[in-house]
Amino acid sequence: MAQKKASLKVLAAHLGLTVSTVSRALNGYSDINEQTRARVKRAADELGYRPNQTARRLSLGAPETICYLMPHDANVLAQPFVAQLLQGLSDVLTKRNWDLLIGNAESYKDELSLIDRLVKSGRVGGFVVSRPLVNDPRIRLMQDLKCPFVVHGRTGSCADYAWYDVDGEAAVVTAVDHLVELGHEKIAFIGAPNQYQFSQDRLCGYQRALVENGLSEVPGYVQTADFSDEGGEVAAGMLLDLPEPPTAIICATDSMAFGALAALRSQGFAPGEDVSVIGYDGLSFGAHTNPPLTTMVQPQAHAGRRLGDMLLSVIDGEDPKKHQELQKAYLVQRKSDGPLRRKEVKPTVSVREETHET
Amino acid sequence: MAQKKASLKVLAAHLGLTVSTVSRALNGYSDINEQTRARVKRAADELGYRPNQTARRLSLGAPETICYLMPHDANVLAQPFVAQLLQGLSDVLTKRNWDLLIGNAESYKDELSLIDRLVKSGRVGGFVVSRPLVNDPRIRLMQDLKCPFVVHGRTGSCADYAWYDVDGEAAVVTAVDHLVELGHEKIAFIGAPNQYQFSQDRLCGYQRALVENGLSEVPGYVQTADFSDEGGEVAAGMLLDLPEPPTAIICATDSMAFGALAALRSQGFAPGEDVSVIGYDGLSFGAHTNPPLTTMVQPQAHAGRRLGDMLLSVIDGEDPKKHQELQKAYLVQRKSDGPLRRKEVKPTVSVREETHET
DNA sequence: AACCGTACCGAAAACGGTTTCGGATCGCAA
DNA sequence: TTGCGATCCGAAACCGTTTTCGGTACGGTT
Repeated sequence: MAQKKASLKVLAAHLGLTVSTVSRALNGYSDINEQTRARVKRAADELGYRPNQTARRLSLGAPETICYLMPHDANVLAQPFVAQLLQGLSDVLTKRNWDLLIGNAESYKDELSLIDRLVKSGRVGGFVVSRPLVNDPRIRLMQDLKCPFVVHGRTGSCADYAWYDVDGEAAVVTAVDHLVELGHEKIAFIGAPNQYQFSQDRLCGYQRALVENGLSEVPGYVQTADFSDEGGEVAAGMLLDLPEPPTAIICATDSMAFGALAALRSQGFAPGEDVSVIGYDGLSFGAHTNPPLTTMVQPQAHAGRRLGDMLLSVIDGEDPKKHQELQKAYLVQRKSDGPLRRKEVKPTVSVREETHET
Repeated sequence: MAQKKASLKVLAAHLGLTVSTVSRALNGYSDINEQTRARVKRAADELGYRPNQTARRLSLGAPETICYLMPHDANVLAQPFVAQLLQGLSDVLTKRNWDLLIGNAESYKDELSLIDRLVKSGRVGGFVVSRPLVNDPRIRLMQDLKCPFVVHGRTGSCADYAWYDVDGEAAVVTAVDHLVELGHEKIAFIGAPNQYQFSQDRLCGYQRALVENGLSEVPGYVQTADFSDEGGEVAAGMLLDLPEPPTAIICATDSMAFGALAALRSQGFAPGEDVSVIGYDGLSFGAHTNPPLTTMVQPQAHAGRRLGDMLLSVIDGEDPKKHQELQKAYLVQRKSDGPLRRKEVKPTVSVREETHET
């Protein structure tokens, strides 16, 4: 049964027609008799014909492929969203018979040359880039290359490209307001590295919310760490060592919040009772921490699909500015937040030691 | 300076040479004068020439692309390993200038037709498939299509293809042995759906270890659930409702173990003290559960790289049977296991309620 | 002067499609 | 009978590479 690979040529020969006729028949041209079109389609089915995409794309001059640039800095805990995003992207792309490519580099420098190669070699017709820097060289490059792209997140000047983002500033404001309602005034913030735009956004939210609530910024209450659990742990440790430690901590990412919880427990504080912790990301895993993590969740279930749709639209020639979407995050209250404890008892250090993997 | 797209043709014209000469010069043919070769290379650099991969692949007759088939059944908690795998794969592929494609389908049926399309349309030269079923139709299909592939995991009859797997049976034996050393005899097992080969393997390990330790299988001690935290939670609930509940539980995946911990706590048991729980996967997240999860970790840091290397070898014509690799998992002890408590006190139900996201 | 081998490069086919253009065939009206 | 417009299909160019096969020019031998 293993017939030779079915090409237009063998199909044509098999039918006593020309390659061009067969091609037009399959592609729905109107100058083909419906009868012969049916005949062609039947034969194509029987021979299991699939047009060679490589040849097709060469002829069309379009790669029909988009590339997702994998974040190369993120720690493993933050990766679940990557798989979700890819699924969403894949969904909308396969409907159009487009391909989804994975772009992966070890550094921003490598990534730039990767983008350059992919575009100039005609392999890729568009990019999705996640978690941009404040001043992201990748975006400039893609603009220079005149290659369509869509950003998952935003940069400072995001006026003239397509993006999909969650309003991090508003989200953190929500978090601060929530803590203030619970009676907290000594609220600290553990931010992510400030090269990332999202770090800035979330930090801005913190600062604005303080002002709006009539609170003043306490020196040392803003820590910066890389977004891993370890980073969150050391940053929280710094906060607790302050002469006047905070009663509530907002973390720029859930993974950092995981570390903050660990730091609190290891110093004998009961997170959610002695000190409130609020994360940001809405990792479903947060339901299992000790205590379960209250967090700002981003509705990124269909982020991938939206990003895919937007990118395809831009590639189709639509104005990128028309495709900018800002989502709201919302608070999911679990157990790591609670009302301020008025009487401040310095807790005794627990004997129980927290373990930590290396 | 956005020059027209640099093709061999414009390069040739620019240099006063022929397309074929330029091509051979760049590809290191020996019948090209070293002087002109240098001249050509310099011009190529200056014009930013990148060979059109589509055209190249058409001419070569090789797609130079492999496809990773995304698991479509998995729950989100189990996805971190996907991103890792993709990075590893991407690493080895980009070194060869091959592309990594994402294949995603919503059902096994769709997946089969996806594979068929990808192969027959010449888009893909090989596949990586994760977490195979006991009798996996995808594997049969790829064999029929004579398309190279490598399996991340194994099936029952895995003799004649390439695979990379962790010895799940041995791993669970290790876990059981460990529990027995701690004094446990009433050891239960929460398995994953038995359509998956890895479920069978791990279950076999459980059964074998019981025999080896002179323990007999207690009715009801083997539960099956889908591999999500919810699944683990209900399964653990069943175990605790047994007339004689187990003192230790082994879960086929970490995410199920997360649920098991929740079930224990919600019924007032102290996991790790009253009842031991051991997971399987080594999710780094397990360090943050309540209590931190003891688990069998798979060394899958470089699984992606190995799979990529193996697949490329097979595509190069090597015997798939030569590429079968079995890794050992090892126990990482955190806090969810502990010695058997001799006196069995039925604990009082805690007032504290565990929340759970929907 | 004729011959030959080597070094270097050009011509052209091929990969498998898409698309433009022209040509044959037919029915029908003038 | 001629002319004309539809209708349907074939011929051929093209997309940008790779690769085989010749061909020219040149040097050195006889």
